[in-house]
Amino acid sequence: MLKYKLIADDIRHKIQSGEYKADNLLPDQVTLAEQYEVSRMTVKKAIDILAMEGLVYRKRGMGTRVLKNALWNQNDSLAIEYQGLTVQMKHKEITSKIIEFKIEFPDEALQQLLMIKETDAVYFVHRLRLVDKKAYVLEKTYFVASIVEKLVPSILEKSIYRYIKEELGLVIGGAYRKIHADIPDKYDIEYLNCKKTTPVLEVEQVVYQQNGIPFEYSKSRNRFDTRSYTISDVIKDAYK
Amino acid sequence: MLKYKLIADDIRHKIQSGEYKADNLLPDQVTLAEQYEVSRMTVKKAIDILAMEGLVYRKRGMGTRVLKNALWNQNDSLAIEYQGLTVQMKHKEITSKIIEFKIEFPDEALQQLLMIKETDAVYFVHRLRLVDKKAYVLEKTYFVASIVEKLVPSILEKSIYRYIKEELGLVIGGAYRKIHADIPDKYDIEYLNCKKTTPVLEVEQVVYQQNGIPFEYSKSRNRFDTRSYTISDVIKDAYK
DNA sequence: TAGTGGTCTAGACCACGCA
DNA sequence: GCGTGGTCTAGACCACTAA
Repeated sequence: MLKYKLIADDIRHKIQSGEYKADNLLPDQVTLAEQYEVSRMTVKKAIDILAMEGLVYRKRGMGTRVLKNALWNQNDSLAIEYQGLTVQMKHKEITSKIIEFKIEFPDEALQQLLMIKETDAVYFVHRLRLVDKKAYVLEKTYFVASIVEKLVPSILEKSIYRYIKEELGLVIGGAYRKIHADIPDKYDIEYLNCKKTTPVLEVEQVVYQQNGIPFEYSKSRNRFDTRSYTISDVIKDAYK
Repeated sequence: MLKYKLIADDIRHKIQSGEYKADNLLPDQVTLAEQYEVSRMTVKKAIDILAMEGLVYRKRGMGTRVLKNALWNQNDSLAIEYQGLTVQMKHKEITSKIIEFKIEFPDEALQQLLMIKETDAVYFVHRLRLVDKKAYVLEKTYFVASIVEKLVPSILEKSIYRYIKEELGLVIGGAYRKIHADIPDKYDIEYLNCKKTTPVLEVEQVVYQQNGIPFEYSKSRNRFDTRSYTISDVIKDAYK
């Protein structure tokens, strides 16, 4: 394992366990370097990670201070979004009803979003996801067929993301998302128990791999009272 | 100026101008180090920045490649949210109508969100923001009075964020946001021209300083058809 | 002035992908 | 085996803060 990660993990642990208390100073970098028997650069790299996570705050001449809000910044809400419902809703029973599943060729808008040609086929999946047997979200997803190979209905009923990561070995690099409110369409009314006046929250996203190539475009729709979208972002002063 | 930032800026320029083309390799780190007459560590730090911005993708043994989507990742949508409407809507005329402005003591929920005591006063501001004289967003904002000092109505009519950053010298560290859809309330109907059935997009946020201390809690409400919220996030493989 | 974190160096070794 | 990027070192100098 990498030294700077081990050190970051160790310090993070000590913050969470209260050994380094909120609003107090961490030992200085020279001391930490001696403690862990590494060079000061390595200690700094470890503390860089903690700063990017929003756990500590540094200032020249002042030392490194544990932030008061170190605790409510731990949620990792950014990362969790990629793991799909199955992981987000641990300990709940997730099931899926497939409304439509087909292979087709992308229209112009989709070609742009997924950076593909009109001859590159895509899978289209329209699913209703249920949490503990109650309707939760409607998902329309387009996968690039040449990347997400051999998608079959039995996978769709379970966790697509588990398949993508574990079977296909795709590494996710990031996503671009757009969130808006909308008025319900006929599917929302039929499957999500919306009335004609019930607002809907829609999350639209393009997910791409670590090498920058997109593989998914999707739209997820929830009734307004069943979901919020949360974001915790830290401006990385060190890197801008 | 810092060397690694200058180098990052220079390479970013060359990507944007097309000197380093999408999907092509950058020169290797040793060569770049010679070109810029710095050590390899410094070059690597510059490339780290570009990788975090989603412009390039690196792999051991393979080199550093300019990403295809280098262009649509430039929007900086994360950062722009802190600058307030006045900066987001450049070249448009932003005005504000103050609906309510008072000083009060926080209830329990607000005390938790802003990490203050019940005896710490807060400013409450309820504004309608207009873009080119058309109603755009309703903002309810609570500022911690001990941090955002001397807030007076003449400031509220213009740009609060300009005041906070330039006059008070506050440095923003990050924000925690929650986005949801909602049904309109009486203010939405009165000021945003909503009907009783028009969905509303609400962005709720706590903004904190670089030292981790929050200074603002706010709720912004838009009619569903006037605003989307966009996010571009990159999983920073180097740092997790 | 002493002590802190930030930057930078010159060089070493390692892990990985490819021929 | 060669060339790539990733990690790590030991030490230097600088910028900032507080006493």
